[in-house]
Order: sequence, then structure tokens, then C-alpha cells
Amino acid sequence: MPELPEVEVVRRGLQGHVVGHRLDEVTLSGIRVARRHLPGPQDLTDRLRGTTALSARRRGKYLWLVLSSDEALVLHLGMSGQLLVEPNDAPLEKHCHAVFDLGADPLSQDHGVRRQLRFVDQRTFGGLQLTDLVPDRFAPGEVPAVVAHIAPDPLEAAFDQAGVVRAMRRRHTQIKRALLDQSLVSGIGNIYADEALWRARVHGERATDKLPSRTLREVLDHAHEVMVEALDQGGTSFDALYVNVNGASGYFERSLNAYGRQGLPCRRCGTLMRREAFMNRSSFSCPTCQRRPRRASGG
DNA sequence: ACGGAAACCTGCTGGC
DNA sequence: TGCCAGCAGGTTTCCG
Repeated sequence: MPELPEVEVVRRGLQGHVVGHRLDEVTLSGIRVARRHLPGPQDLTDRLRGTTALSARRRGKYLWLVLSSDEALVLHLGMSGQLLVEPNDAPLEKHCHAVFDLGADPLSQDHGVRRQLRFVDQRTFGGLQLTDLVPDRFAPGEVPAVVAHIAPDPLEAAFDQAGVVRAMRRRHTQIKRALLDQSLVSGIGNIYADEALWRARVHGERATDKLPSRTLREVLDHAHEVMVEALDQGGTSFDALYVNVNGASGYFERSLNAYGRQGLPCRRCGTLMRREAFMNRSSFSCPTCQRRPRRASGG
């Protein structure tokens, strides 16, 4: 599922349709969706009931609502999570795990249509938790305690590209691993990592401590660029798994140059694209544009 | 500090 | 038609 652009689309939906509303009632189905809320599901619903959403924030792939109770409701979409805002009487989705009854927005002309925010997640890797806000070590302001270990993403003002490049060059690891390390730079997942590496003509197994700083900067610039382009188009989507808060699918998948293109010609040089196993999943690259490092590893 | 694998889930696809 | 292996955008945790 969602990488940064998709999560940002969802955040904007929350900002427009949930912020300003009170959470009148919260209903969880099953305990798994709140498994990361250690005090338990009952505690979660009790503490949420009656609070008002003051703002919708995001860092990388983590999303949270700042609440009037001075806490944050952290949402992670995992691989297949969706947030939908729908009328109360809309049929419940098969994999709906949490329902938030929204109070009327005092500023809207809604004429009494009551809506719900619904958390729908087929594969159930996503979830909810309520946590304190703590000082952000990367920028002025606060972040939820459970997000404190996540580095700023390339779209944030707090993103320090030079600092990330320095950290990468100190580390002996593969560039793709580094791109996926959310404590180094957040928001990048398997799709956008492959897209950024293709654009930069760099193989994902290149060692970060052997690549010139200039190349690392280029990879990060491309990651930023491809995510901005995806965001402009409403995010990437596959099948019907990803839908934003209004129910509209993104369509960036038409623009992908690397991800999922094994056996198809490279859009730059025509060489057939390859697929390689990587961290229990796949990497896609061009054998001509993205030469493997001479000595295996980088790790 | 790092690599690798496993774990957490459901559903879809392709091969036999 | 059915069965089974393989695969899917993420994160955490454990082991070496």
C-alpha cells in the first residue's frame, strides 16, 4: 500500500472532512486493529470518545490526528489500509475494523447528514493507537511518542538532505536499504525507492559509503521529485486497494518507470527490465542503466 | 551496526 | 474445477 504520496492524499482528506469534528463514538471490530495500543482497545475508545480533531498531520507514512485532549490518534495504513468518510447508513465494508461517528461540524451547511470515518484494512498490517505528544527532535513542535523514531520525509521543511547524505556515507549498507530505512529518511517504500534509483541510474545494491555524495544527493532529489509527481496525480494505486478519504483512486501507476516492469523495455534505453529478489520482496531495474556493483554486497 | 529471515494477515494469480 | 505455491505497497523483532 501506501507510501508517502498516498498517505499525504489521505491526510488532506482528513484535514478537509474530519478536522473540526468531535468523535462522538468509536467502535472497534476485533482487537487486532488496536494491538499497538498497549493499554487495550477499551482504553482507546474510552479516551477517544468526546474529543475533537484539531489537525491532521503526517510524517513519512505515519498519520495522526491531534486531539482536543492534547493527545494524538496515530494511524498507520500498513499495506492495505484505507480511510473512508461516508454517511452513517452506507453499507459497512467487509474489512472495516474501526468506525468513528463524527459530530456535526458547527461550521458546515450539512443539514444533519451524519458521517463516519472508517478504517478499512484487508491485510490488517495497519492500526491505531493513542499516544502522548513529545518534543520533535528534528524541528520545533511536537510529534506522537510512537513516531519519534521516524526521520523527516523529503517533503518536510525539517528534511535535512545534507545530513542524510552524511549519515549514508558513514554507514556501510546498500543504497536501497538506506532509502527504505524510515529512521534515516521516511516516506519512501519499495515502489518509490525503485523509481528514484532508476531515475538516478543507480543499482540498489550499491554501497552507500562508496557512492559519491553527489550521487546520493541525486538519488534523494529523484525520490523527492517522483513523490511530488505522484502526489500531484493523487498517489499510486493498484487494483482497488488504495482509495483516498473521498473514495477516489490515484492513477500514478501509469507513470511508473521501474516498479513492476520486469521483461518490459526500459523507457530510456530499451533493454528489458529485470526483477531481483530483495528483502523478501522484489526490486526492478534496468541492467544497462543500473549496473550492479562489481563486488557483490555493499553490505 | 548490519544482514537476513520470520512474523503479523487476506486475497489474488498462475500453474498443474 | 480445485488445490497449492507464490506474491503483494510495511514494520517490528529476533538471531547471528
